[in-house]
Amino acid sequence: MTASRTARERVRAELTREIVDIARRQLATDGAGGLSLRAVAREMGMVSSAIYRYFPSRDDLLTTLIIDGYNALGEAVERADAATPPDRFPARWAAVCHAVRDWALAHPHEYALLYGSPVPGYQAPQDTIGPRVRDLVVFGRILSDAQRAGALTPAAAPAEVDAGLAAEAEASFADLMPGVPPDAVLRGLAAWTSLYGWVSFEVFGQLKGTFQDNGPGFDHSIRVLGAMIGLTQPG
Amino acid sequence: MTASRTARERVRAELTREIVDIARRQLATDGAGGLSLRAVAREMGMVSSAIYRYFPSRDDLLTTLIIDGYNALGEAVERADAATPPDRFPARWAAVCHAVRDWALAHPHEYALLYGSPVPGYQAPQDTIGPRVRDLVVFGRILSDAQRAGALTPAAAPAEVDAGLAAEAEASFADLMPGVPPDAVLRGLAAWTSLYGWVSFEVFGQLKGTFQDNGPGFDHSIRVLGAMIGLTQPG
DNA sequence: TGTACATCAGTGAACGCGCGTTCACTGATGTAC
DNA sequence: TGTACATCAGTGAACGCGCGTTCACTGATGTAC
Repeated sequence: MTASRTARERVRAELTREIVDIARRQLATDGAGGLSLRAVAREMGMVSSAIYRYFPSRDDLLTTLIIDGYNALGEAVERADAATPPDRFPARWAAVCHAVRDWALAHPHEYALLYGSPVPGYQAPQDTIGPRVRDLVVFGRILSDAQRAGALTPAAAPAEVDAGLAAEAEASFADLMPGVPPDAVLRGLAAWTSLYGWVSFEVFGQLKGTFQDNGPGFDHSIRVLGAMIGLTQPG
Repeated sequence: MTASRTARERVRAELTREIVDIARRQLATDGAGGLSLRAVAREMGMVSSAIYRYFPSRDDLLTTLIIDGYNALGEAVERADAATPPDRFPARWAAVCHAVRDWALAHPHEYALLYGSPVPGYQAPQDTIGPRVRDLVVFGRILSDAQRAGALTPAAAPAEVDAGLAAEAEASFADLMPGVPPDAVLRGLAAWTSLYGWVSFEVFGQLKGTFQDNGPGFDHSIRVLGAMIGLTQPG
């Protein structure tokens, strides 16, 4: 019977999700290195070996957490961009930045798992690559769209780009932001690292004691960076 | 006898240093969370409890590693700045950036300890604050010097700064970069986070598969950022 | 210079705890005829 | 609809390992008179 087969499968799916949820909550208290299958099993009310019916090893559970994390962040970024009028390029950039920051502040331990110190002894498998770049794909689309609309014009004189570097930048980002000139690609990359640098500083406590509220400083920072990239409002 | 007293003290100092060295090497294989007093003792050829003659707890050893790390990075940055003619502001900024990146790439696990995910359960004591900002102090001095020399002029029109934010920025950074206007302070902060964002991406593997050699992209990035801050070459 | 005492480094055993993973097993759920 | 068989989830014990920290102790080094 298909119905009963799905019944068992549904329970399985539910328990799998529950395991992942508990593991995610464990990140908060013990960090990625301290993620423990035994502790998860304890909280599930199961014997520790039972977890192995769902995940073949600790690292597989970690991989699931990482993929879920990238997907959650990626979705947040995609939603933020989709909610902004497509021809308002500086606003789209700002929306993406805020989505990243908001998600990171709401999920600091997952953020640490994705963008903090690598977990010792853990090697991320291939499956993480797709989800990993969802946010960057959105950013690339913004630059591409702006370029097509003639709204990507750096205010400052473009720095001359070394020929080899330009070729490499073009090749690496051709699919991510087609049509965007190398100088803009590299400016974009600088802005992108600034975004994650800020968020990491904030989440990891490096900014403590600087501002009472980091929000306005962040806002100003991304406005300046948007101008540096050359994103302008057409019309 | 003073001579013999210092003999015993010298041995003590030597062993203390050896413990720290071994602990630092352990960071590379097991990360900050996996730092183990027992493993250190084993490598020292000591019984595990003997370590407690030198460090009252695991966290104290960790604190020493952190302070040493900040000092090593800070010294590298200070040396790099000191080796550059004081009136060549863009070059000083570039020197600082390269010092940070070079140090981080040479000591990735210490860098992770300082700028990666916080160690779960560990709370950094007050003593870390001084060493923690040595690099930022150098950066602040560059901006201050440039401002005084009239070489801090953003190419792009300065973004208007919200009054409250300007006041907070001025207050927070008055001692770090005296005389620097709020807009420049905030631009500087954006560039600073970009620097650490880039280095973190590189050290933590986020940039893997982008460039064959990250160096030229980094160079270009910091040149663009230097222009964004407004650092110019006087004369 | 010699002796009595205090300081200090290092030992070894113990406490109480944690972990990932394997394996033979029971009993329930689902499938095919 | 009923029965025989296969699949699967969860058990409980075990292997072999790790950790931080405490404590009473021995023996060497340093100090004061």
